[in-house]
Amino acid sequence: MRPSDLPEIRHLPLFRDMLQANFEQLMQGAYAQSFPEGLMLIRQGDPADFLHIVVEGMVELFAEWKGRSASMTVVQPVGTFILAACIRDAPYLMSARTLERSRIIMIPASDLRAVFRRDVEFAVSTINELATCYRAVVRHAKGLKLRDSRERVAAYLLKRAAQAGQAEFDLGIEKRVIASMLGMTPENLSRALKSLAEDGVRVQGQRVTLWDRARLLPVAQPDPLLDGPG
Amino acid sequence: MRPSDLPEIRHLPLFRDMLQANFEQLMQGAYAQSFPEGLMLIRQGDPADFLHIVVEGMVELFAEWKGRSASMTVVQPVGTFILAACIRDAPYLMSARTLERSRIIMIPASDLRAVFRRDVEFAVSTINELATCYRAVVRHAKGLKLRDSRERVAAYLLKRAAQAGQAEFDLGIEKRVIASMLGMTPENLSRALKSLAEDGVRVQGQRVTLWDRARLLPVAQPDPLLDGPG
DNA sequence: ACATTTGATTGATATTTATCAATTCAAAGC
DNA sequence: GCTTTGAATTGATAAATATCAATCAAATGT
Repeated sequence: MRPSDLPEIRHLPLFRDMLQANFEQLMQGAYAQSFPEGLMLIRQGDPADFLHIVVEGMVELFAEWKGRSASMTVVQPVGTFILAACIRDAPYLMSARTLERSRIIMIPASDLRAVFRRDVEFAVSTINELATCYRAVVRHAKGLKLRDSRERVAAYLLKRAAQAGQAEFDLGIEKRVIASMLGMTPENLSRALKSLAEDGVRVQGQRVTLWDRARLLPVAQPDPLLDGPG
Repeated sequence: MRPSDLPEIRHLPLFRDMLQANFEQLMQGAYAQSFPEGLMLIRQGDPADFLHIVVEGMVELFAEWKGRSASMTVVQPVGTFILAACIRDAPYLMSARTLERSRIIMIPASDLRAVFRRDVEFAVSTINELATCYRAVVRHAKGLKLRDSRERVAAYLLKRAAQAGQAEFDLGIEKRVIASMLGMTPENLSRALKSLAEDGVRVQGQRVTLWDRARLLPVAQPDPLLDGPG
């Protein structure tokens, strides 16, 4: 593991408040590895042995059933994934693969479980992290049930623009992955984006410009209870 | 609060392992109340002040947006709801209403947050509870994305039969609520049930009989990663 | 027991979304 | 620079799902 990784990880909400000694112990048992693009990190159904942290690159979490596949989310640096499975000592519910060359830190699940029994602050951080993740999935499920695909696309674009802090931004993710995350086919996303042209959306390849936010807002009707805070 | 409530609550995974003194303190600050059918207990967006426990009756959690409404889940005795919002001290993501006359215990969120800082066992239980809830929603979202409505209905029926321990059981919930939970219209559910007749499903009002499980299985292809353990 | 209300079902239709096939486009490798 | 590959788009069609309206059934209250 690189020395520069430690402060970044330490700065995460999950590890921010724990005792230094315990943090060091967790990091002692952890190891880092680089993976090429398109590599399967985790296969759903496998036993959850490690908490994963993306320090570089990008990881797609997706689910499979009966030959079908659906993206659930994309994890970007610096972010953790599959905490819940580690805690429950249960099989992973989602598979994970790198979307680009990525560096991943892996912390043995048993270490985690041991440490939050000793360190209240870490326990509280874990509670907060899980509650946050839970709420994120609930919002996602709400979006799937309450909005149609065009509305989901509009909301997604507004969210990304807000994150970028600009009306113009790069998607940074393949459209077919975005489509799957939003619960639709690539063809449907393509058409949805085209039809949103009349609502102030301009798309050229990966580049998106929301040149008339006022027009797009009523389509998406963004709501913190669906799209998250901020 | 009735004296008979305490042992039931104490027996929940969330409260099972904590110190007796802390449990008593939580219960001291809690209060119980009975509500008639159809009453709004919680409105989404309101600040989360209380963890709710259903000791009698049935509560529907649902979400609203732009005049549309979608059921997320139904909570039955003895079960808790909206733990995550309490922990995050954030607005409720879901509304809640009674489906029948219900007795609810309410524990101030601030008490919860205070206690798990003092009681490691309660902290660990909270972590486990949240991880379990998180995984349940992930499975739900997976079902919405990977299965079509007919498959979701089939899987739901098989799950209910497994819970009942019998091939014949009562739904116990209005079909329109079930439909909304499964992400479909009542009409669509009605037709799906009808079409499942040829796959070993017999429905008469609230009564369901799966008289040919072997025929239904390939439709639903139940999977613990989608339908939960057990 | 009857009337009233509400939910469930059914049929007809519209809309949304997926699928399949063909083409265009863009990036990566040689 | 050219070729190759995979992604994105587009068009045509099919399938799934929603909507609307009418009827039927069941539960509730009087």
